[in-house]
Amino acid sequence: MGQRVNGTDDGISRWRRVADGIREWVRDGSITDQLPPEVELAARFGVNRHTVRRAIAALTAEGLLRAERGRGTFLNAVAPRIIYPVGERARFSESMVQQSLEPRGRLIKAERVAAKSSVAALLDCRPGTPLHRLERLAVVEGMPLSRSTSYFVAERFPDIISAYAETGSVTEALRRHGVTDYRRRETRITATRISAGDAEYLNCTSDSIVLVSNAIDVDLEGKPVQAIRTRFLADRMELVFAAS
Amino acid sequence: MGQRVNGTDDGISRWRRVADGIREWVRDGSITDQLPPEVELAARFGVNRHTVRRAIAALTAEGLLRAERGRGTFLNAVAPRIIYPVGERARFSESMVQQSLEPRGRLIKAERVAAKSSVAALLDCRPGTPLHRLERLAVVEGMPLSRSTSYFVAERFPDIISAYAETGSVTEALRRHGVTDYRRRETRITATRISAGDAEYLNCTSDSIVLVSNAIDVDLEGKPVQAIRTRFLADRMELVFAAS
DNA sequence: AGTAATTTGTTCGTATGTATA
DNA sequence: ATATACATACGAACAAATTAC
Repeated sequence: MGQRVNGTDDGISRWRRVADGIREWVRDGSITDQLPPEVELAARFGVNRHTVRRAIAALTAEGLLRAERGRGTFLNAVAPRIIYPVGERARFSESMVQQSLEPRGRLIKAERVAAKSSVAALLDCRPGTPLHRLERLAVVEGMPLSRSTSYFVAERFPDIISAYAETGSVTEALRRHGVTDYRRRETRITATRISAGDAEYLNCTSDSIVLVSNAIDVDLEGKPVQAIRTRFLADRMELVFAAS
Repeated sequence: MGQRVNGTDDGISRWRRVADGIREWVRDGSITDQLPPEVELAARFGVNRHTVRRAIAALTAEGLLRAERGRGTFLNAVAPRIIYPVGERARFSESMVQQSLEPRGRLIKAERVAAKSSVAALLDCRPGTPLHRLERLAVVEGMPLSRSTSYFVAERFPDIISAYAETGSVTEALRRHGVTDYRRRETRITATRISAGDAEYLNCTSDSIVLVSNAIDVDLEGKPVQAIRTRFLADRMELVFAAS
């Protein structure tokens, strides 16, 4: 048998009213940590459990809630964002240390690949040039923060993989290949929903947002040494570009 | 009566398989514009219509699909991103014109407000200082691209509202107040889900992502003239920071 | 250690509302 | 006005993960 879509029919769907009700609870502090179970919410709002779930889905998409099967639905704590100053000298690890944070880099994968035209243009080499591709994960304070893919010309940096694996630092690995210093030539920023692969490594739900940074680092002569594409978890990161 | 969750029970839910199937159609070009109706999809995948809807909801959250009531479900066309070079001289309108794009600014609201401590710190003034707050909408090629909120010290820029309303340009409005030139001191970038208010003006669904830019513009003496918070639609915009 | 209870996740069924063609 | 197509809503059952006893 059917039923009215709205109780008081003001043109607003029931799941939206439930969502607004929950949002209100969060605002006024009635809920600080965990939501009541779905069945209880359904009873309290006088709607079906599916209607509650629709509301929770919307609030989850907003980033307000997080559901865990078998445990319950919780408020998403908002931690202050980590700041990454991206100037001419972009040094991720150094920046973290300056904020008294403990960074750790982890090498996920290293491969030898042929340069696609898009990457070749960035590294100022011909398409098909052998490159080293490094997949890295940055962990700060024990929490995954970003995943990055970087490319180096294999001929110029033959041992970049082992050098990075040993030192855990791109700066140090480059130094071993005679690059005493390098600087950021260009950083291009976009944002998008996280990919399935990144979500796995960054240990987050698939509705997370990432800040995508496509950058070129060059040596002192201005020759490209590294093309790097980094996906930062957007709710944990703030990129700062300041005039020098 | 109950039913198996999985046909071949490989631990993957049916709606995920439906979603993967649709994604596959998009990849191989079987679908270029519009999806078959939900009931037909349900029949084709051998699942309930709700299961199809769950899959479509996931693909919508990914930004791949867009459903329109009464019409159908469509592929979201991916337009190339508009590039905005944010250097020391960040001039939005000029950048658009250089890309042969036609920018239009629209003043949504202008108010006199008292400086909150966060804004006061940016503008280098005391909390409570009277400010002009301008809410603007940037439209490029007829499509809303960004919404921004900017603050000016009212005493120094008494006629900024009318000046902007007349000229449609912040640069020109500042010039009328004796600021012949200004430069970007700092730009802080984050990304988040769009707010309900912004979604309305930017004419997009509430699951859109925005690139948030918090910036300070200063005059030639280095004194702050404008604090500006801009929300760019992330799938239409790429911010470029290049070394000078 | 093991079982039961709790809680979220998935799936189907059915009916009706609302916008578009 | 009718048909089509997506949106909302309730009901029932089972699955899967976690927690409590």
